[in-house]
Amino acid sequence: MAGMARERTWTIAEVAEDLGVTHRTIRYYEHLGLITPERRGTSRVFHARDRIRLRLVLRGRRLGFPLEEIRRIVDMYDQQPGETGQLRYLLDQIDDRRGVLTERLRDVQAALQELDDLERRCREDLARLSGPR
Amino acid sequence: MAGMARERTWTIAEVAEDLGVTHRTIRYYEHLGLITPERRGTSRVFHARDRIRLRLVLRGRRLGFPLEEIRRIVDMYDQQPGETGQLRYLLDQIDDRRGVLTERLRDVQAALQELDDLERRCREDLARLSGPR
DNA sequence: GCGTTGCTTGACGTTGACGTCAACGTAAAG
DNA sequence: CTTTACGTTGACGTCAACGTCAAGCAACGC
Repeated sequence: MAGMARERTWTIAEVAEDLGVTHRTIRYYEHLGLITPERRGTSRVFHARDRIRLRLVLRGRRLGFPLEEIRRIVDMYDQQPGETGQLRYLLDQIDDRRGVLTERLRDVQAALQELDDLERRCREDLARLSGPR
Repeated sequence: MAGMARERTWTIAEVAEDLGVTHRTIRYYEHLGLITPERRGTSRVFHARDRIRLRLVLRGRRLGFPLEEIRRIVDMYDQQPGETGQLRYLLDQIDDRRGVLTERLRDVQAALQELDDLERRCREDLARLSGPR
């Protein structure tokens, strides 16, 4: 049991392909400190951890958050336990984020609701047009 | 009953104040065709309709959609019934939008779930630190 | 050895979404 | 009539988030 099974790693091209982004995007994210892939010689070596962080980043991006803000958020996720003050601060941050996300949730729900209304009206119009032959 | 009650209107400054944006933003949105306020002489006159559209735009913006895409969406909302082909096309568009929004909904829910998990772990750590005096 | 393939680092270009002047019109207030 | 407040149109600036070269190293097949 001594010596763990060699963990699988990925090249930048594989990660880019997998997540549907370009290598330029990945390099830019590393530049901003969103990910910190291992270096083996001059090349980047991606671990599962990097892929997880990237997925978090891309989700944040889909929701329209700026990358700098996303960095602060993903950083929250892999902090060490720390001391009491740190933890209280983190709990405050969590509350802030939850506030914003809850607002976004309402935005999406409202938008979906309006789509439903529009579709209903749309179908009524269609029925009126094709119904009475 | 002949002669409707004069509908209330707004200046650009009032609208900007109300919606929490600058007049520059509003002018830019008009430039992109997101709104088409009435002109009285040289000045813009905003009606309730314009404010409603602006609110739709800002919601789309909060969700991170590009303004050009938002324009196509808000345009869906105030089309005249039209003929069958038009309506079918509109129904297609609605389905597309619903697909994207449903994905966003899942994104937000996943993010909120992870915040909850993080908070729980955080509170456990706090208890371990302050619990056994 | 030599070309191909894949990775690397700059460095400059681009696009979207505005910010920020400058220069001017206009209508009410003093 | 002049000031003040609010409006207007350009035009240029800026910042984020990449795109797009250019030029070079490094390993592998032949």
